[in-house]
Amino acid sequence: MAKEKKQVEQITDMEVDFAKWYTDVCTKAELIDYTSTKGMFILRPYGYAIWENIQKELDARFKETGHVNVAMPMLIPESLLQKEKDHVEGFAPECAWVTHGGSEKLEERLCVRPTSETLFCDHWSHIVHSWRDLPLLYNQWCSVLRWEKTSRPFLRHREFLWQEGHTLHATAEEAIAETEQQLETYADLCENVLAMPVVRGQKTDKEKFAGAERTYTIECMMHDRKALQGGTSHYFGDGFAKAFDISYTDKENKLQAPHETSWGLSTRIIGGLIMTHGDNRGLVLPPRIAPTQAVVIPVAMHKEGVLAAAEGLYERLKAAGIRVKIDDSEQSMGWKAAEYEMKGVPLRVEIGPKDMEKEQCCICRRDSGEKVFVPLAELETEVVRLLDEVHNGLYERAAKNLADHTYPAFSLEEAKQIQEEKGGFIKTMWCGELQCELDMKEKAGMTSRCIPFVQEHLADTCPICGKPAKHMIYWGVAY
RNA sequence: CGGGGUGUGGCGAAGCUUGGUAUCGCGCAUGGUUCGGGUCCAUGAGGCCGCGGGUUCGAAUCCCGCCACUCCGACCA
Repeated sequence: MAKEKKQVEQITDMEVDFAKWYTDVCTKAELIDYTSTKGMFILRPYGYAIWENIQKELDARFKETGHVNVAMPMLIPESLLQKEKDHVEGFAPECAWVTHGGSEKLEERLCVRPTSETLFCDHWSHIVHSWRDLPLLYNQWCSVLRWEKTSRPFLRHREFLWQEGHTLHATAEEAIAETEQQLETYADLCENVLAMPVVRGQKTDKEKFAGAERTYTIECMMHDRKALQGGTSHYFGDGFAKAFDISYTDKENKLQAPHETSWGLSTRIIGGLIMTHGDNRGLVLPPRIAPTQAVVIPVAMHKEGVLAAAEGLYERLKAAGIRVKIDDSEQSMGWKAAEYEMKGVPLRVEIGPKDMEKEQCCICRRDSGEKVFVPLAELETEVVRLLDEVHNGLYERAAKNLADHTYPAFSLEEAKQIQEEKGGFIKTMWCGELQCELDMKEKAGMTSRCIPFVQEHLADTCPICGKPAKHMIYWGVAY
């Protein structure tokens, strides 16, 4: 099967080398390119189009819930960054600094934003006076810079695109509700748009965001059973407000400190998408985010009428609101088939002379490889139906991977053994002590992923120290 | 940041041990051919051999330094 071999030799099999497979997909599906600066990546048009679709979905959801977009500066004066102690300690090691303007040294150096809490707080300290000013529900789409030591396409860039929401509320209850609502928005995006099942939960104190009182997370499981944090949402209490002198006068004319949240989701989720759905033929894109949902390919294009028939299908699908492309290039049928498989296009719509006689076309699904013949009269309805089926199929497959590789464990040794032999999420009870997290990291190589919202009672005691258990917790090896 | 690997036209590689300015496949361009799963043939274009320094009459090749990518750790939402 020389031809069969040739189709897959461009991409390393994931069973052979998952990391190589991943970078092969990123570069060969034309999502990303490397640059001459370490850790800085180019999102090529096809990769950026995925981000644009994620933006579109998320932005609509944010606006539905009353959020507005703003644009903050890229540079943060050092003095501003240092106002909140925990925050600066968390981020200082990975800040990049602007020290010169032109040839002149700056009076105070400026940090290229690693995140913008301090900028929002400084701004709010100027504009917030009354309870009538609250809540403030802000979001910005931007890039941030963190001087990471190691980098990988999508998963860890030094500069990456994201959105960061920042909100300010009169009460703790309201702020916490906001934090939970936004986490649910991320979960909705993952499950209903990206076809990625998630585990919703809370981070331990060790793993929470620098300066946060609470951090919520959605945790995803990749095809290699490693964990990826898909999005996070933080409740800050009034710590930042106090550090930055944000206060408002309440209805009783008393001065109060407002409560703050922030939440973010980045292009990292695209890495998650790739590692959740991809296969040995390349990228597999969930239909609701795919830049191209269907590609029309004329077969035996030189034959009379074929091209016109294909163009007809293209126009009909376009009119039906499908993101559709037609490939009338001179490449052979086999080349085109392999190409669009590698690029993860959910449906391939083929039409040739034999189909034309029978008034049908052939539709091939990327997720399963299954081919169906569809009467031309039913084109639009079938494409819409198949796109939904592909979404559901991808979700179910990923959900099965998550369910099949989440294991309870009742001792550190057992947890370690399961992780080494099978990978995935290990769930255990936990006493709540940092020391047990450190032990798990040292002895089993795992970090806590989250304390899931949906709890189970597996035992009465922490399997690491034997003290009474407070929660069930998920462990894993994370990206 | 520590340890390993890699760096040669766009991509993948050979050449390096035993120095003499470069080879192959894919891709690309043109023409023809083929077209229901990566057609075939011909002709052609394209390379400061990662960067900098050293040794030498002469360096892709030997020596030193640096950079990038990559894997494993540490670190990191």
